[in-house]
Amino acid sequence: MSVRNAILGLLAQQPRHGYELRAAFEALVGGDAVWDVKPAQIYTTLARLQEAGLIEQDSIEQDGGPEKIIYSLTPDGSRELSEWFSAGIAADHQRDEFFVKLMVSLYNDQADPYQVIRAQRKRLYQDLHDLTRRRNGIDARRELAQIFLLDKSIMHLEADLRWLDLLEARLDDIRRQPLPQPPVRRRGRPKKT
Amino acid sequence: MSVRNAILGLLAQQPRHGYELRAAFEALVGGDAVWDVKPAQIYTTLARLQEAGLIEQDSIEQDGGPEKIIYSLTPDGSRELSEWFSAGIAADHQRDEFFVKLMVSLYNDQADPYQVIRAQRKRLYQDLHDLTRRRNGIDARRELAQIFLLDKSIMHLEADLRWLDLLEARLDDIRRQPLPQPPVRRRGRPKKT
DNA sequence: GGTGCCATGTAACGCGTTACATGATTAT
DNA sequence: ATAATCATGTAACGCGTTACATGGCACC
Repeated sequence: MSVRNAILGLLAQQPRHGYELRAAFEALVGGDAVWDVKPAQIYTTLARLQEAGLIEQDSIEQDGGPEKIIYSLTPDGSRELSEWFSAGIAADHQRDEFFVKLMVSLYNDQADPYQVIRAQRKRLYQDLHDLTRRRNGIDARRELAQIFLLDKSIMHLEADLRWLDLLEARLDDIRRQPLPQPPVRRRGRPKKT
Repeated sequence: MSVRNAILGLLAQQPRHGYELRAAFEALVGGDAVWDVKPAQIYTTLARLQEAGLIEQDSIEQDGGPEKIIYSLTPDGSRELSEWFSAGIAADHQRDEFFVKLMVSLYNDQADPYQVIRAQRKRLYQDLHDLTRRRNGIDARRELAQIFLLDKSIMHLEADLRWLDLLEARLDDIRRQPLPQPPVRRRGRPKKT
């Protein structure tokens, strides 16, 4: 939903056309190195927003070059934007690929969970090192977006590293007794066997 | 890619059919309350994996009930699984919806970034409270997956809360001087205006 | 006979991706 | 010329979602 809502926000500033929205979005998040939005996403999203009645085609400019289809917010779009601003955003725990990998490795003799954890730790340390170096080379006053993102990434990497340590400790604890089979939960009345 | 790779891992344990895979996956990650995989995803993913040659239809069982299409790993699938185990997984920074919201709110007079931060902090505190309560009510030896996930979520929530504090500090710092316009980076040779 | 599992899917959509296509303008 | 930007899209796919559909069997 990020791009969709960001487009609403950018159109609230002023009406714009697709190409301009793309540039504005990338400027907002810190450049195309940080977040390279593909034109396809911009234009398909614009089509969906228009379909939903949140934006409308305002006018078509043509100053020598190709046509520019200018979009602007509708009242419905403005309402949607306000709701977005006032609501908190749910952190997406759960859908974590490393977690899935770890669980799969626990019940798979092809894999060693400790090895899986070590591989992940190694990668996280590399990432942490890269990010820290990058943050130190940035002017905090001019590259706002990038600093914000780097702050966040670094804090999350540190949290992940602490989590890996905790995981190992919990595994050590549990490995002294046999690994429990994951209980298959039934949804309703069990069938008699 | 989580579900896709988990299916490979589960089929490495033993050949299974779609319905069984769904149950096994949910058991692995801690139950359907944690991660409710829709049948549609299982079956479409199986079709794609078969198309890619990573799994194959093994046999069709029928013990009184409906047909069960049993899938098993191919050598290619086994290779893919091994690679998955040995590679680290990139943390997905950047595509963060709250970050986008914050940046949009900075350049939007309809919204107050401090308000946006406060709304987010409130939500994160609620989530943290809920998760902590849930973790305390779980037997760490029997509900492995849930404990792992709760640990991770809690650590990330704490990291997010610290990030929000840092954000406010950085904003205070910068607000003493006018907000810089986000620089629109050109990709190549600029057009002469 | 109803509820709910067991087991299989299809259809359509949202968000995001890569790849492709078109045509004009501008700088070297 | 040619490269690169300006500006618009389409097609097809991956992952994930909701909604719908079909049937048999078990339990009360």
